[in-house]
Amino acid sequence: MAEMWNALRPDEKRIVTENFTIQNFKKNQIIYAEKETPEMLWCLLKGKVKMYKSGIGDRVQILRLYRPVQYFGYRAYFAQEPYVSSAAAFEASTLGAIPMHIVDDIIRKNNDLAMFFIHELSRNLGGSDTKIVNLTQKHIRGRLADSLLLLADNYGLEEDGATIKIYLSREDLANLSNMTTSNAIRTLTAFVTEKLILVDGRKIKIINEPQLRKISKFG
Amino acid sequence: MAEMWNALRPDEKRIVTENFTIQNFKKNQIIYAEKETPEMLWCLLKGKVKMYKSGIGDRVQILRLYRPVQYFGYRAYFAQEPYVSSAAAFEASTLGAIPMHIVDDIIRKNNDLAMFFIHELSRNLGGSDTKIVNLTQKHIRGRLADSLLLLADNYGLEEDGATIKIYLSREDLANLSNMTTSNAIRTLTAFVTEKLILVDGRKIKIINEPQLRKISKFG
DNA sequence: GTAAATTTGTGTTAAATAACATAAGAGGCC
DNA sequence: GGCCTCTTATGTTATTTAACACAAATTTAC
Repeated sequence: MAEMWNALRPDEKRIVTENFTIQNFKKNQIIYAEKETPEMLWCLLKGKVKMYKSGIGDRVQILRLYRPVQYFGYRAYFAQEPYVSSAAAFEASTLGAIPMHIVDDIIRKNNDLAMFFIHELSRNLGGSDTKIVNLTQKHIRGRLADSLLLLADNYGLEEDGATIKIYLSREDLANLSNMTTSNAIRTLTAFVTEKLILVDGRKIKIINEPQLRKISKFG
Repeated sequence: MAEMWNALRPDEKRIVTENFTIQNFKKNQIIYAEKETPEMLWCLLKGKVKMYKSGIGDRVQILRLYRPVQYFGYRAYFAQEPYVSSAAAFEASTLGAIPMHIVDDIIRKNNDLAMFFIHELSRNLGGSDTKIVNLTQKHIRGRLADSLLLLADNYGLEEDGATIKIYLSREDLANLSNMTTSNAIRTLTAFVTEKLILVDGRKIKIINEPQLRKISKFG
């Protein structure tokens, strides 16, 4: 993702630096919300961020996870439509913001930057299409296994090489996996009983990854 | 979508024309398949095309629909990965194909073309994110109503201003709506009983669109 | 044009998941 | 430190949807 910065020419780097503002967000603070007009390109410098969408009733689906240094918030601007999802900090986070019109100006003159966004959008779209099938066709166990592996992939593991480096409520885990909180809790307990994971409060340790992958794969 | 052609300069139009090949596809013929390497930009000139993904067991999810003149098949190339979905003709169709490396060459010199793809990808990604929530959170009736409205939107209506301009099997309708064929048939029957639609074989006539929208909206 | 194959339609049963209820535990706040 | 709120845990029931079975209708292939 730092490829974005590398795509810039010296004068463009100057413009970006001059228009870059840093903002701190508290745990659970909203960065932007559905239906708002997209104006900023956000750059996560420190912390963890979720992009999510509210659906029917009080249900929420977490769509994407961000870690430092990743960029987000640009899709709706490019689509010329209001945000269809919201973004919030999982934990206390530091973000940089650049006005999208500045980014737009640079893109129109710098093809490497355009290619950067084409590449990012293409990868995200492939991921979103795959997510559709995973969330609609897999059973609860498969979906939860998916989420645990995704979290490990995205945020990495502690020094023990097993504990997932994120502190997540059961509700967030449920919203990531398209299930109720009760079912996330129950299924997590089942995984503990089957010795696939160890749970200590919100800390989750993967102790049988191959089996977790098998559950993820076959539903 | 013709904006793509308009984004090209005269010399680029010549290059595209010289590298453009026309191909005919029969009903249900596969244009490209999951896991293949993306090499062509496809342009649907005549007919109807579905993009779909195979999931668990024999289940299939239709992800996007194409009509003339729309372009597809480029996402995986830009993401530098094999196709994660397949494309096939709903009915006898005519397509144009341009090697992606030609498109790539032009993009790197023509920012308007780059912006065209950024815009298309951004719109598709927003649609895909919305689809995730619709398919996972709505009930069967809401999902089927969604699909009927989507089909009408995408392919238009016959001269009567009500009959959807596509001839689709119940199985395709089910695969679009994330449900079994039995449930698509049953729910369609329910909609007929409720006088929301009229069905004559594979022809579907929408006779109470407001109510269909209401069902789509609330689940 | 006709037989075979596929699709449609419907009933019945089984499985998966949500909804609800409630208690225990943990964490934040003054 | 203790009270209050939110989160976690677990049991029970209700709802939704899939799975299966089979007959009738339609389409396809030769």
